[in-house]
Amino acid sequence: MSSNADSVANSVWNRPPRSRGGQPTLSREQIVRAAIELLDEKGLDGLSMRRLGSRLAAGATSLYWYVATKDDLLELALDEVMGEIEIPDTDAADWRTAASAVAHGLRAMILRHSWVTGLFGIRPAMGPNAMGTSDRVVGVLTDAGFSGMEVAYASSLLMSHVIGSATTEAAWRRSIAPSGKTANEVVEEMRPYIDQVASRYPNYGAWWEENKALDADAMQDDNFAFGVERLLDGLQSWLERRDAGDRHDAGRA
Amino acid sequence: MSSNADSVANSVWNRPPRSRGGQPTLSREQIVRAAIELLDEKGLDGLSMRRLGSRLAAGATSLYWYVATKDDLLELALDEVMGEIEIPDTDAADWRTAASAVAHGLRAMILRHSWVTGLFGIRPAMGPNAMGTSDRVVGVLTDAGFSGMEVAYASSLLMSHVIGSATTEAAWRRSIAPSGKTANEVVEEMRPYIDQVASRYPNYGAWWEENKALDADAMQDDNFAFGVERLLDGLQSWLERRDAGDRHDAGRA
DNA sequence: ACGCCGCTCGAACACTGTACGAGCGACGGT
DNA sequence: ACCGTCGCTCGTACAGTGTTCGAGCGGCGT
Repeated sequence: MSSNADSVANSVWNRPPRSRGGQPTLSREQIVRAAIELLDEKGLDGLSMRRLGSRLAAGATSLYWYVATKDDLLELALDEVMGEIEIPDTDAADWRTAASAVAHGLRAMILRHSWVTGLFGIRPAMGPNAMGTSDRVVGVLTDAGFSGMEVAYASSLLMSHVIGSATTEAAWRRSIAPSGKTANEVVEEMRPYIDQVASRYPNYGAWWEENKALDADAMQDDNFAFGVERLLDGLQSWLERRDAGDRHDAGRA
Repeated sequence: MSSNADSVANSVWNRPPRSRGGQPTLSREQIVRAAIELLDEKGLDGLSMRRLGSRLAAGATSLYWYVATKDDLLELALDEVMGEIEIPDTDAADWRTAASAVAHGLRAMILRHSWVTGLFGIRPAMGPNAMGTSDRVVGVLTDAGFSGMEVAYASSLLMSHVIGSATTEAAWRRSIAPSGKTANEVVEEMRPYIDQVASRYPNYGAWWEENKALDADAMQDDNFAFGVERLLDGLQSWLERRDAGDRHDAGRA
C-alpha cells in the first residue's frame, strides 16, 4: 500500500497493459471502472482487492495480472475521473470564463468522486488525463498573455485553489454524510457546542454572533465562486499592471 | 479505520482524556507526540498502533485507554501540529502582511509534517488549534474591512489555496523523496519521457520548449509566493471596488 | 485487610495487500 | 493429431493491520 515507488519516470503510465492475444475475461478498463464504482459507493476505505474481485465475479488475485499494485489501480482510477472534466473551447470565450469553467468542472468532479481528495495528498496526479487538463489550462493562460514561469504559477494557483477548497468541502460533507442530515441541520445541532466555545475564539465568536442565520447548504457554491472570481481578479490585474509597464518582480514577497 | 463517525458534535474534542488520579506511565500528550515523531519519520503508512506502542515501550493495546481509535489519534496529531503555526500580532501590521504570514506559516507547517495532506481530505480540521488559527484569520479579515459572508469566503479562499498548493507540493516531494535525488535531477531524468509525450500536449509542449532551463527546486517557493500575492490582490481590489460604491453582488458567477 | 478501579497487556478476530505456484484452455508448430 | 508454450485464473499462505475482550496488577480509600 505504501507509495515507496522507484522514481517518477516509471510509474503506471509507462507500464502498458499486458494482454496480447485471446479474449480474456477481465480487462484493465473494466477493473478501473468497477473500482471507481466501488469507490463512489463506499469511499476510499471501502475498496479492497477482494471486494473488487468478487464484484467482478473474479478471484481477488486475478486482478494482479492487469494491475501491478493497489496503488497503481488507484492512480489509474484517479486519472480516469480526471478525464471527466469538460473543457470548454479555448478560442470561443475569453480566458476568464475558460479558466472559470475548468475550475468549476474540476470542483464538480471532485465532489462527484470525493475519494480523490484522499489521493491528491499522496501522489501527484500525472496521468494522461491530468496532463491533458493541465495542457488546456496552460493554453488558456498563454493566450491570456502570461509567459514563462508566470504560466506555471498562474495555472498552479488556479488548480491549487480548486483542490484545496474542494478537499475541505468534501471533508466537511463526508463528516456530516453518515448522519443523514443536511448541513443546516448539523449546524443547528452544533449550535450549543459552538456557543459554548465561542468565548475562547473572540473574532470567530463575534462573527458568529452576527451571522447566525447563515445558510450552510447554499454557502458552499457561493464560497467557491467568490474565491475563483477574486483569484481571477488578482491574475488579471497583475497582467494589466505588467502591460502598463510596472516593474516586473513576479511577486516575490 | 473508516471515518463513519456519529456526528460532528461528538468528535474527539468532546471526549476528554480519561485519567483522574495516580501517575500512569502513559499520557495522551505523550502518545500524540510520539505519533507525530513516527509520522514525520515514516509517513502516514508508517504509523501503526503496534509500532507506536513499542516505541513507547508499551503494549500496543494500552494506547486504547487514552485514545478511542486510530482515527482519533490522527485527528489529535493533526490539531497538535496545527498549533505550530506562528501567528503574527494582528494590530502591528497591515492585513496583507498578516494574512500572508499565516499563509506562509501554514505552508511551512504542512511541508514540515507532510503527512497532514493525507488527512485534510478525510476529516475537516476542527480541533482547538485549527479553530484558533481560523479565529485569527477571521480577526485579520474583519479588521481589513470584510464583513458578513465575505469574511468566511475570504478566509476560506486563503486557507484553501495554502492547503491545495502545499498538498500538491508535498505530493510531488514525496514522489521524488525515495530516490534521494533533488527535484532538478529528477526533472533531468524525466526529460526524455517528457519530450516523448510533449507532442500529445501541444500547449504544454510549447511552454516546455521555451522553459527547459527552469529551476525546479527554487520554483516552489516563488510559485507559492506568487499565488498568495495574486490572491491578496484579488481580495484587496474587491474591497476597494466595494468601498468605491460599485454594486454589491459578492461575486456570484 | 478488603475491594474498588485506573491502568496494562496478551490473545484472538476479522480483515488487509500481495507472492507464489499449480492449473486450465487455446493456439502454433511439427 | 499431438505437444509445448503461454496468457490467464485463482487457492493458498504470509505478514501485517485496527480493535475487542478479559484477565491481571498495584495503589488508594475505607
